[in-house]
Amino acid sequence: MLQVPFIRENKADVIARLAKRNIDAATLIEQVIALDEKRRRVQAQLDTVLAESNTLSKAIGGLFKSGQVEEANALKAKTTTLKEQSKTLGEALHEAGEDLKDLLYQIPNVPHALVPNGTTEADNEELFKAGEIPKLHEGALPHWELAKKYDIIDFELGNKIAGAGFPVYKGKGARLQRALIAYFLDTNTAAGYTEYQLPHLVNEASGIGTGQLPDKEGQMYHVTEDNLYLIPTAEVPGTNIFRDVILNESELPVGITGYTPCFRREAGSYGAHVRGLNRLHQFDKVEIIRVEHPSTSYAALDAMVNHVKSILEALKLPYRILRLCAGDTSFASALTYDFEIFSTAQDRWLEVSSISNFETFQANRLKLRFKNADGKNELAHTLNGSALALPRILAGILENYQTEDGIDIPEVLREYTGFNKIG
RNA sequence: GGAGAAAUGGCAGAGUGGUCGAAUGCGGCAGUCUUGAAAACUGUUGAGGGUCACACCUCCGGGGGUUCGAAUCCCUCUUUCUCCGCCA
Repeated sequence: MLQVPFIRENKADVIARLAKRNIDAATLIEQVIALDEKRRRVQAQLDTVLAESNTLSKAIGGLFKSGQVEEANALKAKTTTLKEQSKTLGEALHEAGEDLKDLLYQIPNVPHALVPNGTTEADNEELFKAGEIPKLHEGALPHWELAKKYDIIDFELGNKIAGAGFPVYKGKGARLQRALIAYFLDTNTAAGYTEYQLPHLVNEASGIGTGQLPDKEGQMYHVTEDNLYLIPTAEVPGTNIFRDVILNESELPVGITGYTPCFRREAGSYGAHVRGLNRLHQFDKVEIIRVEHPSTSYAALDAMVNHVKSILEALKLPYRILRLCAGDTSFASALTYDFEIFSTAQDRWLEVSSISNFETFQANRLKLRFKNADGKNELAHTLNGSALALPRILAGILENYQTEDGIDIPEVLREYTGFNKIG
């Protein structure tokens, strides 16, 4: 959520930057400013009435104490009007505040200057590419065929138990999953992130805090009976650790990592690009989250990118880094880098990580602040990224590491899997 | 699931209708003292709105009510604790 004073002071700039996202926010921004003015006006009126009412109450108290009952009752009569006024004004203030919040919830974050123009993923900017694209043998298979051939992932069984998009990993497939999770967590903690185990369901306030609610609840599974949501990413419980928190400046930066399953309700389309592990309702992911001083958040973003780079290099998967265009950058993000690995057997790039700086957008909703050098409370910056999402990494390993007689396990994972080959 | 108790500032903990944004202690910060530190002493120390700055207003778990006036009384929701039951 953008800050109202920021909108007020940078109106033209905000509109121009939001235009990059292909939205015409002019009306919305004007409404915000008008509503905020109204809110402050009503607040001032209410304050005056309340001040008067407070004064009278004190006077009445004094009169009763000194036994001047008649005078006290005379003053009491005066408070009736004030009470009515304060009630009306109070309601108006509440309403203006709610309306303002509704508007603010509709406005996405303003993109950073580096964000390229564009509307779809085709407009994303490729920044970096590394790794060798392996030459596969004749008859190389996509991962869903490999999964069947070596009996390591059972999609049909998942269909039976839960539904489409809930695969069952078995045997060496399950072990490889566990190995990847452990490897990612170890790598992240070695880089200074503190490991957390987080709830997989969150309440409404948490959903609002990180920007999934309101309006985007369709993407989450909702347990209506208890009004809880299954997390779509560890970002939600992880970042909400810091909801309503005021940190000391010396406590920054904060870095945490956590593994969670992720649940996404969004009905994927059908066809080859969502086959197998490409798009799921439940998948595993290891997330990294940072809380930063505003002056260091972009350096932190770069550090996160370099960290993920090093993991993909250790796994020896060919990858590229994209800077997302405005149209593809998520609602709350100011700047996002995506990592994609190349799947040779599918002959396409697969997104495996998305790293974003939200600046103060989430912090403003979360009320996540730190006490700055002047002793003032200031919104912190939040960032997060996948390090890493499992299914497509698994797909990439299966497809790129396949040989005629099995699937080799990347060197760095062998101490975690306990085997060097599947098949 | 049943019965009871409770929710106050960073923490502990007073406050049961009137000058209470809230005693006191601890902690934090600043200063005095000290070569430095500790101890001791002094001062300071919640958040939000509002203002050029004051003033002023709001907040004692959330929401609603009673009253001229609510941290204090009532209703409701949430959470926590104790006991019992069940249970990985």
